[in-house]
Amino acid sequence: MSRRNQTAELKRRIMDAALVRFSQEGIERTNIGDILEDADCSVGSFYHHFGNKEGIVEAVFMTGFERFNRELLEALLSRRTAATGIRAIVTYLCRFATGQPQLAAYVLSREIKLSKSARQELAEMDRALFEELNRWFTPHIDSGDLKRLPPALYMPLITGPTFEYARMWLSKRNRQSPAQVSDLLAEAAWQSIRGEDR
Amino acid sequence: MSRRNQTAELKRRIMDAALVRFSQEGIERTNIGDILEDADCSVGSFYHHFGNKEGIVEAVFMTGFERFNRELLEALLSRRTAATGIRAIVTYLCRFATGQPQLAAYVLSREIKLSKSARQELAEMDRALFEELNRWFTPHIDSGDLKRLPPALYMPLITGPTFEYARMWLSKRNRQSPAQVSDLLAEAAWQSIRGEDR
DNA sequence: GGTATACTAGAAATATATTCTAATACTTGC
DNA sequence: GCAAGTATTAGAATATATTTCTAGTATACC
Repeated sequence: MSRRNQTAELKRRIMDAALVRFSQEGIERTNIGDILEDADCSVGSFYHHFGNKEGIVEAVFMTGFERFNRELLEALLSRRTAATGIRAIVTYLCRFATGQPQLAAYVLSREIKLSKSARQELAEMDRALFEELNRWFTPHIDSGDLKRLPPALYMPLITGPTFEYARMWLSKRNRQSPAQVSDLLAEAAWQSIRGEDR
Repeated sequence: MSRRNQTAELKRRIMDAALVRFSQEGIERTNIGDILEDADCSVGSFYHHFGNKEGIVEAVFMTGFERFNRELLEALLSRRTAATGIRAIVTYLCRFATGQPQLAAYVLSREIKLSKSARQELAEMDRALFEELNRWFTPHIDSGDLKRLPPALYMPLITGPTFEYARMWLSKRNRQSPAQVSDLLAEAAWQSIRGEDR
């Protein structure tokens, strides 16, 4: 294997190991030593690639968040009607939370404090996502299929209940998985932002 | 001042200082030394009262969570109709998030891993809250004012969007405070779980 | 083929969390 | 109101975790 590939694989091993530890034991309780052992990696390599503990916390978060945003947009953009679009978002969220519980537990957590540069990157990702979402939403709002609301309200209304339910499920506070109640969540999200009946 | 009061005050000082640090810099970046300095407290006292870092993290969380649950129930239980009850919950959430942003940022954060005993205590608080909520909800479900759903779904549907919006606001990702959009959030929550029109 | 560069390795240094011993001052029982 | 017990405070000493540093190795690039 080429050096380039070996290095890429090591970085991936480290990030995988870190995600497992972070989601299972929490960031605080995870120490670098654990990650090094799981990923079979030396101190030097680790610090060479990630700089410090915050670096790996951040890298894992940003990678997961980016994937999440991308997949969410993919799920939405192919839908043509307001109702199918909203439902598609919720269905994707349920699939994500149920299928990648560890990544979900980590990405859905908001307790991660990011460095300035990561915050900037995140803000830029937010902005880009917001713009794409707006492009999709606008015609449906203009047509009256969706309520007209402050733009910042749409996503919380659509994703909030599912996130909250997923979080409960991830901490074993309820039994049915998000995927199992996905239709109910989708219907409720739709009812909360659909326009008044004409 | 009596010794008992002095001690109680010290514990409160420590918890206040810890909350400020945790919500501003994150748990990971906060070190015991910072808290000791802010609270003007010795190492010995700190460890005497809280055992270790996890202890203070947990104490702050549990105290905040308890208060949150209690106030939420207070807001709900005096309401008689389904619509006013649901709105009262959302309004309270907005007031809480806007008025105690630090506590909210901490209590709403999802990444806190608790010890076994705290998890048990939390489970018991959950159970008690769930029971009280059920008692309030049941007649409104039976009357058809509220949709009939799996019980675990009601609170995520009511609180999810507001939590999500509050998190965004707390991390400065949107401008208007939860209190400023509280009516819109309350209306949306109501629409998402109201029964079909008869 | 030789040189620069990225990467790896782990020992050493630094920072942080926790324990321990001793001193202090309430409180409680008599 | 005094003595013994107990909770609390204090900070030095210790243990643990993170990060830096120096040196060695392999590979890409010229």
